[in-house]
Amino acid sequence: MSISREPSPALLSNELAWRGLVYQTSDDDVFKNLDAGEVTAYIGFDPTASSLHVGNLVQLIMLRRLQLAGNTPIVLAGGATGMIGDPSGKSSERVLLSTDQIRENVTTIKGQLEEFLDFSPSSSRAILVNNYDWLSKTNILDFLRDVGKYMTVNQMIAKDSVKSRMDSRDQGISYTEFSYMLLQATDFLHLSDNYGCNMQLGASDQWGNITAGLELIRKTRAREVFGMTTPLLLKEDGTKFGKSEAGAIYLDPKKTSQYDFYQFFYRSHDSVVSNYLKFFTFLSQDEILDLEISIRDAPEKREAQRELARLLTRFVHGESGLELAESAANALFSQDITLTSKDVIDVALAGAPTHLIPKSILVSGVSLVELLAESGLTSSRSDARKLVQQGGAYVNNIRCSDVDRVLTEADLLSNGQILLRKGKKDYLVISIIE
RNA sequence: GGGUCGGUGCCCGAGCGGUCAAAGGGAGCAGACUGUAAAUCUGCCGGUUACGCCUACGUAGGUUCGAACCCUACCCGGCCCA
Repeated sequence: MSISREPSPALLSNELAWRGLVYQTSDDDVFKNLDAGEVTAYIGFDPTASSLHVGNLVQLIMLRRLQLAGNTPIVLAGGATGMIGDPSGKSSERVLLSTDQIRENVTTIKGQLEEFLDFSPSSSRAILVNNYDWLSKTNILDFLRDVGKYMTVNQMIAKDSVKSRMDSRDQGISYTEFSYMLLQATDFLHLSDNYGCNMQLGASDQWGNITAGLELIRKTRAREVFGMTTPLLLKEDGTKFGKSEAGAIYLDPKKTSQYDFYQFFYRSHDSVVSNYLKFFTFLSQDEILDLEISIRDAPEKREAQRELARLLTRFVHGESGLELAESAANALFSQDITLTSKDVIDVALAGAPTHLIPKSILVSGVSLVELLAESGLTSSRSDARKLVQQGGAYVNNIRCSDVDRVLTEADLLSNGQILLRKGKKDYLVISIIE
């Protein structure tokens, strides 16, 4: 995976600093080791969904940064920890995923993890592991003697993840989730023993779990290891990053189309774009500075947002994915689609969200309300009806506020599709199948 | 196991026999403004064959002309006790 530009040879520690990627570290030696390329760092990803999402991207790219500076990255798929549930950052107990589900998720997630790091032979070749491989073999008596004995409940309940749940008026925490940090500590120990792993990274909500591992290794091995966290990425409104109104933004194009992925970043608020550029891209400090100036002086051009969306879409979906996303966006947001020639529309809309309907339905005529609801653009007919009444429905970019409007073949664009739109920016292409 | 408090719409949270599809807030959706922004203002915000009907206040029953509100059992959660 090539990313826009390779980083300058400047010190990694400096770079992490100006990007604002360092939230806390266990020791200042962390930086010395990173700069020397002597670190083998790991980050864990639990298979809570069938795809990684943009929130995981910061961490993956973080590992990539370390790797480019000569350090060795380890990505860990949490086949075992995913069965337990990390209470960190969660205000309530979670429903356990089925083991089948987890197994499936691990498979796809492992595939994704492999895409973003360099696994080709070299001194800093990336390593991919699954903690199910060792945690599933640990028996409970050994675990309690070898791990449990070194952790006091006193310090465990002092961790934020546990404390917040104990202080909660109506939420407790199960013993299962309470134990999570011990499993993560065991992972760290295992990786330290078997792969020479000497650092664990994560978002700041992982600090408690990371320090549990540091503690365990310090007590059981005469070895120094480190921990470091990145700031938890927040959205403009202070809520957790990575969820759009519709749900999480996944890396799997089957779950989140290239178009939606691109749009997610393109719509970033002015106040956070700069941070996103620092966190997600490999642009230099100067390049980002230029974009910051652009945001300030010509925000309506959205140059920073465009650059962010382009770089990330290309990073995750490749050049072809970017083309799909961008040509669709250009076509949809540049009016006059009715005048555009057939061939141009065809290409442009290839990456736009699409809904298929049989031709017969159009011959007899479909009510707009019905089509809006069935295509999923609105959640129900009532919703569609309200949308039309409020003037938020558009057919081929022309507002339609007639609740009784019926669509027929006469509404087809020159390329044989119909363009529906909800509000200002929610497009859907209706395609006909014979 | 005992005691106690509680389970309300996407979330928080009022309601405690009729006037409750259920206050208020948040989220969300749409309109105006705009930059595919923010803020602000306005409307909407269970479904539907649409001024009617259906489904909803943990689950199942019961009392009542009538229940989210009363009773019974059960399920789930918090706290305390064992």
